[in-house]
Amino acid sequence: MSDSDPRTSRTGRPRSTEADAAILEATRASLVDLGWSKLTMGDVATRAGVAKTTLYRRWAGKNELVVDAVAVLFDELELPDRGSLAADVQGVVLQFAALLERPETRTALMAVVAESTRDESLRMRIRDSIVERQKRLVLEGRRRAQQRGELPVETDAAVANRTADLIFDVIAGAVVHRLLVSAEPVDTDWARQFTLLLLSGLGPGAMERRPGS
Amino acid sequence: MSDSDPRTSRTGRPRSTEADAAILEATRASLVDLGWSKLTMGDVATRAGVAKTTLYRRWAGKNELVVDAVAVLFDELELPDRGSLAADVQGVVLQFAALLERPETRTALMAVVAESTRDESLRMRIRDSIVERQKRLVLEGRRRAQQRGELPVETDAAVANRTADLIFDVIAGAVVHRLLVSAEPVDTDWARQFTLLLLSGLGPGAMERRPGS
Amino acid sequence: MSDSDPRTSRTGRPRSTEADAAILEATRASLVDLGWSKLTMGDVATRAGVAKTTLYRRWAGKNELVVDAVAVLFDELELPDRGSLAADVQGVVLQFAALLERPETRTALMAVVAESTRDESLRMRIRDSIVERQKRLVLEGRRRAQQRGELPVETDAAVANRTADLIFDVIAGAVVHRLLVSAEPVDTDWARQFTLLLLSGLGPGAMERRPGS
Amino acid sequence: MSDSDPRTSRTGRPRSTEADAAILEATRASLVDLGWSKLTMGDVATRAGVAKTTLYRRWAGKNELVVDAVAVLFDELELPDRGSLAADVQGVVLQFAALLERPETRTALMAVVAESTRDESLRMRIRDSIVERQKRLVLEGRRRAQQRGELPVETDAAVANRTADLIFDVIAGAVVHRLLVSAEPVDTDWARQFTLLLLSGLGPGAMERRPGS
DNA sequence: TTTTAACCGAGACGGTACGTCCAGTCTTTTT
DNA sequence: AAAAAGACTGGACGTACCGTCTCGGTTAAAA
Repeated sequence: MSDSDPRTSRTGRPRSTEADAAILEATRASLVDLGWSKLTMGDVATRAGVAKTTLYRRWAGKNELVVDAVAVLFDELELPDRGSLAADVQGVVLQFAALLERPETRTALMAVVAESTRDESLRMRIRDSIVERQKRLVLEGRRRAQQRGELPVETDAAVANRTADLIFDVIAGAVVHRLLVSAEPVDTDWARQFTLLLLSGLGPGAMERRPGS
Repeated sequence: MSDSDPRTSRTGRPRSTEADAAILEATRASLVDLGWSKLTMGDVATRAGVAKTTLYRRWAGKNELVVDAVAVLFDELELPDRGSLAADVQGVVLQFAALLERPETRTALMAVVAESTRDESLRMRIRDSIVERQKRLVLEGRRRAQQRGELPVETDAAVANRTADLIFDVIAGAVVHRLLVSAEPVDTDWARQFTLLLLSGLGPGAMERRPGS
Repeated sequence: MSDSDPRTSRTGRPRSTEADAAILEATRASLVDLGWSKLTMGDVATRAGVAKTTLYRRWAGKNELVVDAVAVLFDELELPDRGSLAADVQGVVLQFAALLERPETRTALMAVVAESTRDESLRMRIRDSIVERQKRLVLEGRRRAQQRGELPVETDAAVANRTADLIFDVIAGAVVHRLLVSAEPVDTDWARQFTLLLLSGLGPGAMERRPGS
Repeated sequence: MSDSDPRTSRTGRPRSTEADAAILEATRASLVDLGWSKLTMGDVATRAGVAKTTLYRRWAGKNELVVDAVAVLFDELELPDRGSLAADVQGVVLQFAALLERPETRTALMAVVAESTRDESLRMRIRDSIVERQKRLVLEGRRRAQQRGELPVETDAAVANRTADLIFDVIAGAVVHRLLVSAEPVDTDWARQFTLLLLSGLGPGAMERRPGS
């Protein structure tokens, strides 16, 4: 995760391996206490028991540090097999919502996204560290649904990828928008309703075609 | 829009009405040039030909100012009648995407949303000034679809409202996530594919059931 | 005292005569509470129950206002006849010291003097309002001493004036310096010692020539 | 001179020793150009080629900074041996007057004295940095006069000290008052007249007893 | 009695400086 | 060579007053 690698350096004091973990942990703690805009590099350094210099030696700035600190949290997301596509979708929606309600992700995700609109490398870092990594959930869900016969097997890989991206944006986007922009809760009811919409669509009779889980 | 209302105060020099407009315009210009994080109150004041004090007399801070400056841009969104629900959805998606690609909204929206996670009053301001105001698009689209017979008339107002909120979160969320988080373009193809998903759902055979517009 | 005279203006609402007194009183009160550097025009206006505009209509600024507010206090100084030149000097020294220990004069006098070093008109105002007015004490004291035969009658008016100025500077300067610069108290002992020095001088045997009061 | 002492701190970047000198020099320059009341910390910082933060790290504020900047100028005062007590006194009076006519001392001294009336620590700083340091002139002058036999040797140290303080207040006070309060020049004539008064006193026949130097 | 003109309060205005905070860098000593 | 400590430049922050400028309204002499 850290930027520069202590690659071939053979001499000198080696980098503290504990420091990295302590810094990321301190960053998350600071996010919880202060939120993105009040978080400072100095505060993180103090919490981590580390000099500010050490932070800058490993991360280019606040944005990069926070992305790394938060990215790992998204790896907690899992997709336990609940037996049907609808149940799986509903489950991941609620999991994702729970993650976004934690204070460290709540404020951090939108903030770094905002910064990334003016910083290409940050945008790539977010894409690599967070977005792409979590597409696994969509792929896994589809694989299971296909095994169950709930979805047809897509043969064209390009189409399959495009569809996976679309579904990811729809699910993640809806949850993020509901929680952070509309500022309304994502509860079981909403998750069920959303799942129904996602699977059956809005079209005529669609909502009735597949009676709620 | 401005914060404190000199409403009943009858005495004293009245606030300059021109200043408000000049400040909001300057804020948008500064957003274009500098982006959210580099925008400063001093710069806005200078651009508006106004003292910094005047800004703080009317807005509590950067966040509130930017929400007001940006909110008006969302009112530009329209829903021209394109003859079918699918065409209307696709049209509004592209319009919304175009709005979010303007530099002043691109960076500002996510940033104030990030700040709002720690500021209840800011969250309300965003909801009132932006979110609620644009739900009109969903309501209008549904009304037309019902007139056309594309959608059944929902008799239960509560259900109807809940569904409208859901659809708004799905549409807006998907576009925002695609553009700002995934950092991929929203072009006609994507809009068509998304509309298809929204109307027909993901279920078995759904994507084939209603061949793309 | 006020700056601009409503000179030949015959019509229009006349200036409130009560306001002047209220403002000067408020100025002294503010000096006591806040001291020179913390005193603000706004605070004085509020205390006086008057608009800031009214202050600026009558005085050019803080300096002029404070000089006028403080000058009147110096008029309280008197020279009761104590029977001898030494007693008279000692009396006026103690009186002057008491005046300079009042918080409103303590801070104000030095401050306006400091400002006057860069402001010719202020310097004149101080000289007219304070310095020249109090020379009466020296003149009166000398007149009495001459009547008592303690001092010879000076026939040359120019020399007499020059000497009076000198004595005034020495007495006032010593008290001011002792109190405000050296920051030591002016008590009866010091006054007696100073009087002895002033009357007998430092020269050989001088201090013994006129044994203490 | 600087406020906080990084005394025992052994680690970290040490304070720039050049900065101190540059700041004090810049302070004097700013005093000359702008005077006390127009002098700003920002301007001093700019002139010194230093960040404002650095000023505040070393001095508590404008007052403390100016006292330190001006104090060193008083060390320039000397007491060349002119052969007699009267000549020595007259010499030091003229030297002191010349110092007080320099623009940087003229405005600064009175201003900090004014501020010191509300600030105990500033009062101490002035006393230590300026007043006590210059009493050396009185002590040296008396020593010489005693060697010459112009003054008796005082055996009681307490009395000697008290007298020295008195003389210092009288000389410094008279010059300050003449120059800054009365706003009259201190020229050779005035100095001679003052010296005569100081040495011979005001008493009957005193002024004639010791005809002017 | 009606002008009429200067007054009054309130408070917004463009400015300037404040003293603080943080970003990111640099310079020491210590490990 | 990396680490901890902490001073450094630079710049924005939000506040406080400055002195000025509208306002709506009042007050007394002049017409």
